[in-house]
Amino acid sequence: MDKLIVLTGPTAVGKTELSIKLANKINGEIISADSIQVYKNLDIGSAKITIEEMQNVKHYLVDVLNPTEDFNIYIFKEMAKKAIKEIQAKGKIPIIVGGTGFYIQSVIYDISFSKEDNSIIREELEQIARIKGNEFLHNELKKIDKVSAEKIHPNNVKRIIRAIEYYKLNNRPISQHNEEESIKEAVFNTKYFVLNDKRELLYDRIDRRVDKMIELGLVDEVKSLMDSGLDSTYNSMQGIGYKEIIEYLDGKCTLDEAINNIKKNTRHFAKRQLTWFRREQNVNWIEKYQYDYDDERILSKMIEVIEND
RNA sequence: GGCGCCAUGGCCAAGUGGUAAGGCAAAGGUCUGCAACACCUCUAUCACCAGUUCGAAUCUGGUUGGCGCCU
Repeated sequence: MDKLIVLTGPTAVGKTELSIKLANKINGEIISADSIQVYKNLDIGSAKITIEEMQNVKHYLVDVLNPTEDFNIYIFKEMAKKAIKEIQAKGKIPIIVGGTGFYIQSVIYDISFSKEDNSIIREELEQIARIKGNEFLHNELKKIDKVSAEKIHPNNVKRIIRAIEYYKLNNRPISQHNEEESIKEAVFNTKYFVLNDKRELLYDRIDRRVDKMIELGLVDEVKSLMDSGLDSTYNSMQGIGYKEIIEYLDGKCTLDEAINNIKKNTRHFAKRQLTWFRREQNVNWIEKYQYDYDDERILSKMIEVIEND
């Protein structure tokens, strides 16, 4: 089986820097698994890698979409698959780097998503939820897909809508689809690394990184995105750092409040990411403190794991 | 020195005699097309001591700490 390397971890842990060193060592190229860095002009708030930092290591899925475009797991998976083939054709090793566990999962287990247009159905269902309430929608789901209804909490409107729209589009319950997909075997020889650090240190890094973003001009970045016609309804503008600054620019809070919200939301995000990685199978956890924060030692460990079969 | 006010979980904060609301933070979790999303779970005996009472965070006295005003 073809080798596929995954380097992930909570936001701000230091994936980017390490990924370049790894790519250089093993002759790899990088596929970003990041739902915000795909967008052009979202640079500061997404902590996007710069051209200089790339050190000539080729990156895929960075700066490829306009901020007006949608992005989701289906699009991600299509693009990532294509990138993997390209990299392999060159005889190089694909390295997926990014913090979106869901996206990574779709590639390593080859979960299939079909092309579909759900926008109209989705809007209708959102209407219904707003007018008739969560409980009503949940009951609707119960009628068509009892398994999903039991699994999804009545307040989780987004997931309920997806389950119903899947049923309407495909004429069968999404729970059935999920079950089929969940038993799929891995298609790559995947080496999955989760880079991590002590929680307080991570939170400190997050706070400092947010302050840095402000210094670098995050407010101006958001301002110019808004000037070009973007607002909070766009996919791209819902990322942490963007949505909070938009609130500030709309006069809904002070800049200090916005900054604190960014920090808080980023900490919450990091925590959720870790929850995800904990339940992922066959993961190599790399706790930075166990390597004295020495990248060379971390890299030799990773290479040892990668070369072992 | 005198007078007055206050003291509830990490923070904010209800409750003023019947056995501790809520929010935030922290922590844990769910996730198969918006995933940097959405959602779920969860944390106290009420500053301390003594008393009144069947029963006190709630009343009384004292102690400690804080705030304000006065001389």
